Amino acid sequence: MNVRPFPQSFFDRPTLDVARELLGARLAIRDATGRIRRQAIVEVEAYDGPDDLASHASRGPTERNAPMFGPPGHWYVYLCYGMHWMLNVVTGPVGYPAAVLIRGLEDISGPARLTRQLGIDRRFDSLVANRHVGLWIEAGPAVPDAETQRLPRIGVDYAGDWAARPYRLVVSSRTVEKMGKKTHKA
DNA sequence: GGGAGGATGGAT
DNA sequence: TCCATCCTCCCA
Repeated sequence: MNVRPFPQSFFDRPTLDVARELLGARLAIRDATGRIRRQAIVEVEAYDGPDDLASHASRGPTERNAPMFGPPGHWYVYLCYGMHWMLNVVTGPVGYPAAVLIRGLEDISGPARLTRQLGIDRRFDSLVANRHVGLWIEAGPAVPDAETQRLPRIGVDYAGDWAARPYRLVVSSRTVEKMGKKTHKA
């Protein structure tokens, strides 16, 4: 296969730009037997900078959110509600806290379900997204704007004006269905 | 050392 | 609508 993982430079750009291009890209994970599983990303959320009140980074750096302040193209994985692992990829330059939360794959809806199904947890936190660590992102067929929607983020009602910003990007359900068909036929 | 709240999901 | 379940952060 001629598809290579996105390089770190791909993630060293404005968070919303990266988020948009992650729609249709492939999340790839290699299990213990060496088998690689690839699935299209269909839902993401952008968390952008120190002023974003919905972001963990809005109250400054802590031990937990340190990866958000680090280099782009690294994973930020944290536990939510004491039981759910959330998978984010860091964007933008060192010192600028931003990341994209991966919320859904073509046949797994929900950020907690996808990490559970793929066995993603704290082990990946702060690691770079590449083949060496066994979890990375590859390019996929581009998704046209007409097949996407921009919506408010989930569960951030406390974030004031930031709660309403359309930082949640999704592939329309019709297009996701088509992706599923392709996968099952293949 | 304690307590409040949280980037959820599944059952009721 | 409720609740499982626990980490993180802030305050004392």
